[in-house]
Amino acid sequence: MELKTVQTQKIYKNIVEQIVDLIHDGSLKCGDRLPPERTLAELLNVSRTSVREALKVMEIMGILEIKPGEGSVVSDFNVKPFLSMVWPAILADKNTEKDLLEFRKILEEGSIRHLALRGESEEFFKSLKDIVDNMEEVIDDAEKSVKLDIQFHRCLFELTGNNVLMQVQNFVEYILERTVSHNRTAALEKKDSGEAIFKQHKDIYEALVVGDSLLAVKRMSYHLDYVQSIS
Amino acid sequence: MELKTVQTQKIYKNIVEQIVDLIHDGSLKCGDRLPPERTLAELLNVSRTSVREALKVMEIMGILEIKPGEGSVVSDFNVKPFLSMVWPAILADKNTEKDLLEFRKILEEGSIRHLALRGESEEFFKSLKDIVDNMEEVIDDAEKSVKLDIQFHRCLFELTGNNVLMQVQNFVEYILERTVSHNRTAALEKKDSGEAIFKQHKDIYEALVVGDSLLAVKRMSYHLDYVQSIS
DNA sequence: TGTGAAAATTGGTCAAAACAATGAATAGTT
DNA sequence: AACTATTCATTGTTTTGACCAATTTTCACA
Repeated sequence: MELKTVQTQKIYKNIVEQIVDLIHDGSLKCGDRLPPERTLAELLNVSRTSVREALKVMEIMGILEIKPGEGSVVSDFNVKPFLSMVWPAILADKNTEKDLLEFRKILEEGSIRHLALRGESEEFFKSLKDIVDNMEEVIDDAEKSVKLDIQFHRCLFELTGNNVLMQVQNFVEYILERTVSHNRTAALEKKDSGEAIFKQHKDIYEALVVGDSLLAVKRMSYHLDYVQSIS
Repeated sequence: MELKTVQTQKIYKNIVEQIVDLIHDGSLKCGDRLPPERTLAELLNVSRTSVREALKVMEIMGILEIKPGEGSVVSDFNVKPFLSMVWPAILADKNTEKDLLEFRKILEEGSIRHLALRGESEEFFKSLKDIVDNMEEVIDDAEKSVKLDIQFHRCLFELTGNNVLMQVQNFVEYILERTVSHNRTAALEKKDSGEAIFKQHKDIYEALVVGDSLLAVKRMSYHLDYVQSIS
């Protein structure tokens, strides 16, 4: 005898599913306003409480923004609301910081490896080249350098065109910003690190442009280790 | 004049923070049961509604399990509850499947690269060797082979000892299971793929044991492409 | 026409009650 | 005594209705 367990779906989950489906098939687009809670409750023939639970969950999921007095608006999927509540919980031990740094390294190395392997044209990497060129100009301005540094890495992920990768990257950077106990700007100001870091980015870019994946990964790995060592 | 906006903290967020803090500092351990909603409401001097909102949010966050008639139990941090609701939303297009597969590839390649670079002893990889040995024995049993295949890759992530990596890996596998439109067992049954896949795992293991990171990554990459091609 | 007060709209919180699922205590049967 | 079915207490789920707070809209008045 083989029977599946009958699971009574909770109401709020049902509501979430319905609304997510509407977003999925395009009936609800980003920026659209949902009907007021009271109306939704009537339409769905459930209590306002259940509707509110569903909306709250979707808010945490990062696909809805709820504003008192205004209403609920569909927003771009964004993991930040979720993370902002969850990160104290997942960062219970100091060990996680080490893991996160290694994880980021894997992401960055993997991204650049896959990018290099694609053998794209020099034109394709123009946005990256612009950033590197700008870096050279502001080489002594720690603050601007840090901004370009961040841009460089973000640009890499964007060039992969992989949305999952970008979401996870955002996720990691978001947490690292709030946990890693160091100041990037301060690190860039001391020694001649500004010069060194500029050269590292330039090297990475050049290996990438010629499609040398091994070299690109090696240089990215070196760069990340260097940044970490001076922070 | 510099003033911060006075933001009236929503009650449920306050509750979540308090409980997360209790988990964080060890007052609440995994497996502990929270007081009933009615008691919590009384202790916090708020309504049950607010308490329920907080608990619901923590359930979605994956740090609490709520069971009717039983109570709320603190659980290990787990992204599945969140994902199970979010994945239809973030998997809006077919493109995401491609992205996920590439993302997994980056994770697997990165893990094995970092593992190989550590230069661990052969003893360290014993659990992996056992799996490979078992694979050889059941080479014609597609179902068992698939199970060992999964074990092999999971074992790799465990050997890294990186919890973040493992969480994300679980995350990816969880979604892929529910989306990628193919049957792994069926794929293993046709042709002589069983033999081929066994050899690929063996090759990966051997490159790993001798600490040849480049070769290990190359073989892993090849293996993942192969599996995908026959699926 | 412009301004400010009042009203309507909408989300946030509270309270009380009935419902449903679970587990423990209890009574009944063998 | 051991097993089974019932009953009851506990606890999460849902509903209803009310009131508060923030925001927007309406509209009367200057």
